[in-house]
Amino acid sequence: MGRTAVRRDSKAAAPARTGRKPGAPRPAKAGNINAGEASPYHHGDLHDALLKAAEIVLERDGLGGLTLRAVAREAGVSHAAPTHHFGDLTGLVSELAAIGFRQFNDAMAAAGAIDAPPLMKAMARAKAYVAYAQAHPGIYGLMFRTERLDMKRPSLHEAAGASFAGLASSVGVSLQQQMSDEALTLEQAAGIARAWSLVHGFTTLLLDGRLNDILRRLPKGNNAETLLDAMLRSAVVRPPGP
Amino acid sequence: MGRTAVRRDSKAAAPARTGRKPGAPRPAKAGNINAGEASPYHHGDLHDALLKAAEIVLERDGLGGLTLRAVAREAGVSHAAPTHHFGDLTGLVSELAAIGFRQFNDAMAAAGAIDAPPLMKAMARAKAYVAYAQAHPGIYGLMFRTERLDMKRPSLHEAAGASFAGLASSVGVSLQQQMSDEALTLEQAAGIARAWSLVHGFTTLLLDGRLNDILRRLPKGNNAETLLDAMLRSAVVRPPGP
DNA sequence: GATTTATCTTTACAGCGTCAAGATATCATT
DNA sequence: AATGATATCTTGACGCTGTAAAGATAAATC
Repeated sequence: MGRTAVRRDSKAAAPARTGRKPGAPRPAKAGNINAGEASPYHHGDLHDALLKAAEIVLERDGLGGLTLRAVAREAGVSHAAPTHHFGDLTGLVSELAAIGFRQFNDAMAAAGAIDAPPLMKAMARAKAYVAYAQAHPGIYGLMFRTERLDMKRPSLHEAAGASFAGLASSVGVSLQQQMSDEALTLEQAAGIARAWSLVHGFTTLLLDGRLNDILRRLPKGNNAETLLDAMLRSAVVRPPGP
Repeated sequence: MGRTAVRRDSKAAAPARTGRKPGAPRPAKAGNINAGEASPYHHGDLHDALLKAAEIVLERDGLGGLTLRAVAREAGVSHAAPTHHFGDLTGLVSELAAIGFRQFNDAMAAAGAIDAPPLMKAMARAKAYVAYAQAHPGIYGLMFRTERLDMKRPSLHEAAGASFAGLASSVGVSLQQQMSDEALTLEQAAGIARAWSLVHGFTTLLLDGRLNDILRRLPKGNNAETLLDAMLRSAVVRPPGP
């Protein structure tokens, strides 16, 4: 893993949130002569600061660069500081994914709030889905990188569950059916799986660059968005005709 | 990365594929008549041996366990031996992914060789797609873990390209159209994207355990396969009716 | 004000990828 | 066949990583 080192571990890095010089003794607690400098201990809100730093590192250096130490550097604290707040790397990554799911849920809710016929609403949701992933590729990748997540973490479990519930209910609306919280008919399940697979598959293929060949061969004036539009149109399930 | 160590680095580990004792001399290349014991150098076919070892490690320990050193241990060679054959970890991983694509292409070709109406053929291909991923989850995951691959490697580029070409042509058959090697109409592109997104999305969601909730709530007697069947049936595009 | 607790730093260790240098087998040339 | 060149593999080293343990300091509690 040492091949893409962005920064050294020790001093001379990460100006830190406080602007303090890394090597120098930290100004003491409130009351110390020096002006606005605060103490080295008790950051005050290190939990959130680490998550924000993690998001920065993720979008800047990608998944491979998202390490506990890099996050600590970004936040200007010692490399072991995150441990106390998140336990381990999986913990931090899972909390970040949970944030992603909440952001995602908000975006989807906003997209579904428009006043339009069900079919238009469904397309608006699908576009919002892809748009979120394109706007936050790092986080979206994390949200589905199961091997690095701990789905048992309450915050992540809840946020991911809410996301799924939103999807299911929107498919239910589209099918003009009320879905139970427990049992599903095979057709209902197929509808959910179909909608999710289609949009999630398109998103991951797009983010992974796997659609580049197709996009390049498209008629002039088209792009990923118009391709998505065309795909969704062709994917519309027409009710079995007479 | 040190938290899930499966084995130590040095001796006294990894019986290795040959069963040779780590310190002892190594069975020689083909032709050596002796009970198998020969010199430590010049394995004879280390390139392939490393790839086979990598596949074993991947399926046994997952993506996180797939390291150069672990592969070297599994193959019974020194930790730096793989470097000469693959350059770096990305190189080895890319070659493994290329093997996966070739296996995958064979499986898809076999599924498409049946004599059946186009619609049945398309469903058979889709099922073969998911079946391959379920049979080789580690490799399938690798094939789409773009950040760990070097798509410019000839072997990988070619194998992945062939895979895409096969998909495109099978969609072309399904649309009863001949596709050019270069230009695509928007409808053709949408057809390819739709088929690929649907089956790839389903596969990744399934492998990631994201469909567990749905599967659990299915009527008795159903499973991932029957869900896939139902999804594909509902996804069939009927030509625009009168 | 003293003690306990929470928060953060320092130190240490093993595994990782990878580079460099050394050792050995095979190949090529004569 | 002998010798030099080259390919293959080992050993050792470096800095990176996660994380455990112990020390230091601020805040909270009594």
